[in-house]
Amino acid sequence: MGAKYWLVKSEPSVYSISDLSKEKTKTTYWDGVRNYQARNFIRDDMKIGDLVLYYHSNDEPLGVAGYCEIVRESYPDFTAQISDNPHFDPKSTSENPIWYMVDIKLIKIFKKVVGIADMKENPKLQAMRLLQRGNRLSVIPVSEQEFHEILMMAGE
DNA sequence: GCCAACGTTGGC
DNA sequence: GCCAACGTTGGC
Repeated sequence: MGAKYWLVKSEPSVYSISDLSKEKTKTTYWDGVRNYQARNFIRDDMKIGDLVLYYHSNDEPLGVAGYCEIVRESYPDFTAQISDNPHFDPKSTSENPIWYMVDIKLIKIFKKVVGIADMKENPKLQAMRLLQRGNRLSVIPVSEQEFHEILMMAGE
């Protein structure tokens, strides 16, 4: 059985949760993942209805800004085959696309971002992979308890 | 801006 | 198959 809860990272300067909220259907394709471990989660384990924490990295305030739902399961990330796309990968072909994406739909923007410093101080979140030293994965499985704890911290 | 951690690449 | 060099991530 795969995970049902996830966390994805995005740099707000590239694509923020408020950008997502401005989409007509509040839905976007989650493109640009170019790491095999993260790709495997996307391709093999993310299922429709799974819930996804939306984490803002590399910009203040650092933390979980809201959450989404997976509304389409994995399909080839076509941006890998567009030569002037920042995520272009010449090894990706129609026959062997290598990289995959899912569609996510915004459910909720938190009134206040759940900050990484507060998360680190929460004993219930000590095992979160996001908080481990050297962590760089942009797609991370989250336990049900961790997911609900973060919603609590957000006042949801 | 700094730098530690990590993944990937490429020479051998 | 090893490993040094390099590029990227991302918190501080």
